[in-house]
Amino acid sequence: MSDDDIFRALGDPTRRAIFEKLAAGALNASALREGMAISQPAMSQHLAVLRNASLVRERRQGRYVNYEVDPDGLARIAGWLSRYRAYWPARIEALRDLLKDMDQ
Amino acid sequence: MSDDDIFRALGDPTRRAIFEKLAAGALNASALREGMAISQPAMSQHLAVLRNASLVRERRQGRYVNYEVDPDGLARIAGWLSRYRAYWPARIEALRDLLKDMDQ
DNA sequence: GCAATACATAAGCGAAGACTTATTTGATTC
DNA sequence: GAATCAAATAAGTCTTCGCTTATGTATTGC
Repeated sequence: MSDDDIFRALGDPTRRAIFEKLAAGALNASALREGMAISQPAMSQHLAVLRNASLVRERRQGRYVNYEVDPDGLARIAGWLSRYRAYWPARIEALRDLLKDMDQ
Repeated sequence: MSDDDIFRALGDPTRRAIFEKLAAGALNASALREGMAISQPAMSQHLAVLRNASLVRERRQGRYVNYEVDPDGLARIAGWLSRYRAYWPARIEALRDLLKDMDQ
């Protein structure tokens, strides 16, 4: 797990889509594939990359492997982003709107 | 400019290094290269990718081109991250405090 | 134990991407 | 306007990466 792993993992649009799907709720690898024109090995490989970046973690349940968002990876992105907060005031309105959205 | 452009741009460690250097203060392309074992065209290409992702913007000054962090890209990352607020409540509080500070 | 199911790993292929050298464009100075 | 310097673009090479097919490893149920 490193910034490198994280950003490289998110650099692929398919992996971001997988992550976003997981963010809506934990799923096993097969369920994740539904509606996602992607082969079983490809999904497995993507999950391995996300796992290695601490963006996702697995919990084996019987013969299924349940995947869920790992907050560690997200926290790390937040940490990276916070280093540039000096530039946020320039976009304060956008941030304010963002927070408003989050409130409801 | 899209999430795709942004994450793809940050997916490369050299580009992140360039961005981080710029975050410490605006620099022209030549100055950026200092201490960075990277050719002039390579730097130019990296800057083009970062620019296209709205992570960086240029301002031509004479025959130099000054580069600086573009808050738009950062705001967009913040936006992406905010969609997963459910997984990092503590960080949201920090952001809220930050905005409160900035208000006065 | 054996068949079936869920997932992971191996090996190889093709496309994308990060570099290189060479050249071009734009701006300054004499 | 010729020489010089900063940066961008072009074209080609080599590496990385995301995919494929094939096979291996767990786990379940008969």
